[in-house]
Amino acid sequence: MRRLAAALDVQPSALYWHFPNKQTLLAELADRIVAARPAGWAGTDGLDDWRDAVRAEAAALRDALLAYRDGAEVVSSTLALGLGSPETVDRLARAVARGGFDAETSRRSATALLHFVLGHVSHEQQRLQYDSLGVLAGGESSPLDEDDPAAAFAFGVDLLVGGLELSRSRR
Amino acid sequence: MRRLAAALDVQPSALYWHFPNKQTLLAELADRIVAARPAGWAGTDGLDDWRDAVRAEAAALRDALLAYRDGAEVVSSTLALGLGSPETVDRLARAVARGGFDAETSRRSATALLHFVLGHVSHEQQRLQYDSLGVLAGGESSPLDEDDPAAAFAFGVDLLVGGLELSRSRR
DNA sequence: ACCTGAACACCGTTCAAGT
DNA sequence: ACCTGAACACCGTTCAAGT
Repeated sequence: MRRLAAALDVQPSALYWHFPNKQTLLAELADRIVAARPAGWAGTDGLDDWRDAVRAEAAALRDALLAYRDGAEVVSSTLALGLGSPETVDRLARAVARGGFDAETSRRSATALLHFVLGHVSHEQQRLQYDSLGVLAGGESSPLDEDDPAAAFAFGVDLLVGGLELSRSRR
Repeated sequence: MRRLAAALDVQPSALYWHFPNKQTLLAELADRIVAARPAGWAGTDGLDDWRDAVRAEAAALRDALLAYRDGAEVVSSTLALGLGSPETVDRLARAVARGGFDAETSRRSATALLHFVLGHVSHEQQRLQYDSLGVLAGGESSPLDEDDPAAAFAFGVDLLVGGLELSRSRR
């Protein structure tokens, strides 16, 4: 809040006329972060395979989160507080629903997908911030690190999509 | 740090003789949190089905994280910093490997599982803390909320396990 | 070897007062 | 309507000095 105020050339207390507190301000940010999906947006509606639609939605969400420092943390704390719009989970659920799954299954799958996405990108961004701060001096690497984060992300999404596929073939 | 020091009846600065900083102290905590798996420990080795082994490992990890306030956040920040032991991801990978998957697939799957677990439990615990603080006064609920968190967790794990199963049947 | 005391450089938030 | 000034109640961390 103090740094934002300085950037706006006002006193920190000025912010509290516009927002009741920091979390409410962050919720506004979170909505804009997820609303600005950089790629795959227009293409998503044209995909005839529901699996590709889910993959595209997940990838676009990752890109949107990565575009802002601490994007994943801001979005996930906002989600946890019940602030922010339900659009993110709704869009994922709609992509899943194209596979012919019922509303409940779609919503649960979207939730699982979102938890994976937020967990994955959170980790990615924490690492980015830590070594930009030079905290990881010893060159120590997390057991969760991948040389190709995008591929590791896609692997996880594919696993979840595969699970849905299997559950469908069993009906 | 200040509250911990007070609980130990020492000055905050005394802690810095024992630990270089807060994160190192939290890393020690994180190792103990995941080392203390409450249930399913002994039983895990006796399970002949790799899918049950993975499910049991994931459930035990969730229980361990839930047993401490902010457990998921402490563990995930420690993992991101490359501190703490790689035991958590190793044990998940070993459970997956019982399905006959190669080492690389097992490790990647374990990573995806762990990201899901941390994402899910993080959300659970943030909610717990928020409404114990009375922040969620309006009764607002997150679009990620489930009436049965354990079932939602199991659903996500099953999706990931199912994805692995499908990839195996395709070989 | 282990801890205290005092300080440094921060936080988010409140609230009377200004314009 | 919008902002300042000053304060409150916090943080993690450092470091000389004590025992």
